[in-house]
Order: sequence, then structure tokens, then C-alpha cells
Amino acid sequence: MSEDGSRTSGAPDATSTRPSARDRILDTAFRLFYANGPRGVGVDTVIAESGVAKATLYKHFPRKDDLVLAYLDRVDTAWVGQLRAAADAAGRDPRDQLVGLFDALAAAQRRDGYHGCAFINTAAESATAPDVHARTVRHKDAVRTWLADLARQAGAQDPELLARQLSLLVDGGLASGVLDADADVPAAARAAARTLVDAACRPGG
Amino acid sequence: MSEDGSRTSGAPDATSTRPSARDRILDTAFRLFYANGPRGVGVDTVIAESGVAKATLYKHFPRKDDLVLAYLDRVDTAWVGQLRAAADAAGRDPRDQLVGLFDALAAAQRRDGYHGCAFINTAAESATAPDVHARTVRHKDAVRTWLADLARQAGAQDPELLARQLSLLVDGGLASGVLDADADVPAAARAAARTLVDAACRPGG
DNA sequence: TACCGTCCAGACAGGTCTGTCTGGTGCGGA
DNA sequence: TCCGCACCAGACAGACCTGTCTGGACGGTA
Repeated sequence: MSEDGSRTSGAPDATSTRPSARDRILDTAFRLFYANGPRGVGVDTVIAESGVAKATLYKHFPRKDDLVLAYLDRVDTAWVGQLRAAADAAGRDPRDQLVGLFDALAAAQRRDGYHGCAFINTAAESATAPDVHARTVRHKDAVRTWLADLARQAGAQDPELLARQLSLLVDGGLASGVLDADADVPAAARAAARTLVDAACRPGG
Repeated sequence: MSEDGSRTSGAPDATSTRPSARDRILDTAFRLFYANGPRGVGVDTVIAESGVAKATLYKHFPRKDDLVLAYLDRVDTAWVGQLRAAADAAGRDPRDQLVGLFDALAAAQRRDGYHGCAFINTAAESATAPDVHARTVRHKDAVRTWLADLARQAGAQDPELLARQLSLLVDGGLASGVLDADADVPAAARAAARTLVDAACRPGG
């Protein structure tokens, strides 16, 4: 995973050094891929907007697919971090955390250029791409495992089921984001989460 | 809307007439577009597999986008029909219908070549396509309006909210279908729907 | 027979895409 | 001073894509 140690050696002069070519490529790819879908962005565009030579790009990412996977890895880190932060901000009660994580959905919708779930979008446009497929499954599994842990801490009757249900709500909310960032969606998802969490954690239910 | 009256004149011999060129194009496009995404299928492939001349295809669908929209219209009709059929099969109680429609999700997942929601997939891969965008929004609105009607008949406290929540579950289930037809997804969605419907229709809730 | 509409077959132009290759620049260390 | 490394700039090949165009076959009708 960690292959880049350019930062560990210490930059001598932070003001004069611009980001490395690799970082510029990734930053540009992240922005363009999310906005247009990886398939909708040519390598030439990434090159032009990141101010990098073609040979440099292909040195760091021998295939375009490698760049797409690196993009997905970056999305994974960012999105999981946002979900955890929103959950933490909701307090110490795991039940509140399971509901509060939907604030990340609301925050994402408010951001400019919001366009739904990068994983779903990428998987949708590359039907036959085992690597993309695998990354997406791994990402969704990681989120669901985390949700199941929280559900277990919350004392849910069937933590796996609750995790899957909340995961459906998250994915549904993100999927609708491809179209229009309907402001009512996050609130509805959050309310549904509250209902499901309460029902799953009720002693008799 | 209705521009083709080839069927109304009455076919003289049903056994010897193969489908019209237009139908063959649409059938082939439906199959290929759903499997690979419209962007992943070239016009030449549609022509080859439907046994049609290029000029014929472009006579019926002057732009490839026109064919994509016709494909989405066909998906809309089919999917809405399946949802309504599943709801009807669940009995006469609107609450049962709101839950039973998730059987359509289960049935879809069992079908060979299942690949999630054609609308979401198409919208995801064509970020800047107003027509595709509009058709998808129209489709989702139609489903949600129907759900809201059912929710109103079921006596839900806030029919619009319940409709939106169930819609999220459907979309979430379909979105996950792009990856793997996880057999647990429809059951979880159905169970969540039951919980949400019960909570929304409870006198004190 | 002559005509017309629908259709098949395929060449073609013009564009975009990925990935390779050549050539030149600037910098740090031996 | 020389070498090696990372990088910039851009030409190029080969494949694929959309959309247009030509030429001909077939069936029904006057």
C-alpha cells in the first residue's frame, strides 16, 4: 500500500517545491474522474490539466486502469473518513453514531460538484473490469463491517442485518446523487436509519 | 410518442414474418446496453448482432443517443410493470403491497445477467447528458409518486417521506446489483421496508 | 413493365482514445 | 566534469467510434 516516501525525507523548502508529478496526476485524475467518470476522461486531458509529460504519467501508472484504481483507493480513504467523522460527532452512544453517520451524506450533497458514489459510478461504466469490481466490493464490505461492529455495540438483535439495511440506505442516497442532489434525501435516509436502529435495538423486537 | 403503427394494420402471416428492423434493433440494443452500458457498445456491434444495415439503424434512430433513450423507455416500462406486479401479488392491503414490491428486487436479482439499475448505470456513465438525466429523473419520480399513493392508502403519517425512504431502499438494492447479486440484499431491503411501513402507519408514530 | 419504399452490405471520412517512442532540459552527487 | 535520474514536449501508430454515403436486392402496386 505505502509505496511513496517522498514526504518522509523532508522537503528543504516547502514554499518553492510544487507537488510531485505523481501527486499532481492523482489530484487531477481525482477531480476529472469524479466529475466525468474515468471513461469520460482521456489520458491526454489528465496530462494537459496536471502539467505532466505523457511519459511521466505512464511511468507512474503503466495502464490507465492503474490510475483508475489509485483514484478509487483515494476515494475509499476519503469517504470512510467522512463517515467515521460524522459518526464520532454524533456522540458516544453507538445508536446515535449509526444515525449520525448520515450527516456525512448531507455534507457530501452540499459540496460543489457532488455526483454520487464514485465506486458505483465507476463500476457501472466498466461492466467487465475485475479490478474495479473487486475494489468496489472491498470498499462496500469495509463499510458494512464497520456498521456491523457499531450495531453490535448498540445491542442490535441482528447486527449483520441492521448493517446491511443501513448500508442500503447509504447506497440508495448516494445513487440518487448521480442525478440531482435532492436536499430531502439525506434527511429521509437519516429518519429511516433512526427507525431501523430503534426497531433493531428494542428489547422485544 | 406513438409513431409506429406497423402492428395495427395486422400481419397477414405471423409465422413467416420476422420482427421488423426497428424491433430487432431495439431488442439487441436492450440486451447489449444493459450488459455493457450504452457507452461500452458501439453502433457497429448493434448492427452486426441485429442483422441490420447501418443506414436502417440511422434511419430509425438518427443519433445513438436516440437509441439510448428508446432503451431507457423500454426499461422504464418493464421495471415499473414488475414492481406493480409484485405489489399486486402481495394482496389487497396497501401496507403489504409496499412491502411485497421488494419481491421484484429479489426476482430481478435471480435473473441471469442481472446488473443493477439501467437508469443509474446509464446516468453514471454519461455525466453530461441532459436527456438521459431527464429520463432518469422522470422514471424515479414516477416510481416515487406511485409509492406515495400506496403510502397514502396505507394511512402513513407522512406518505411522501415513507415513499422516499422505500425508494432509497429500492435504489440501494439496485445499486449494489452492479457488483454482485448478493442474495441477502433483497431480504434485508424487504425487512427494512416492513419496519418502516409499520412505523409510519402506527397510530402513535 | 415501371415505380417506390424498405431494407442489406459495406466503404469512407473525421475524430478520439490508449500506449510507445524520440529528443531535450535541469539538478544533484561522484 | 560526467553520469544518472526525473521530468517536459510532442509526434506517432493502431484501434475504435460515430455518422454519411453509394450501390444493389426484394416486394407490393399501378
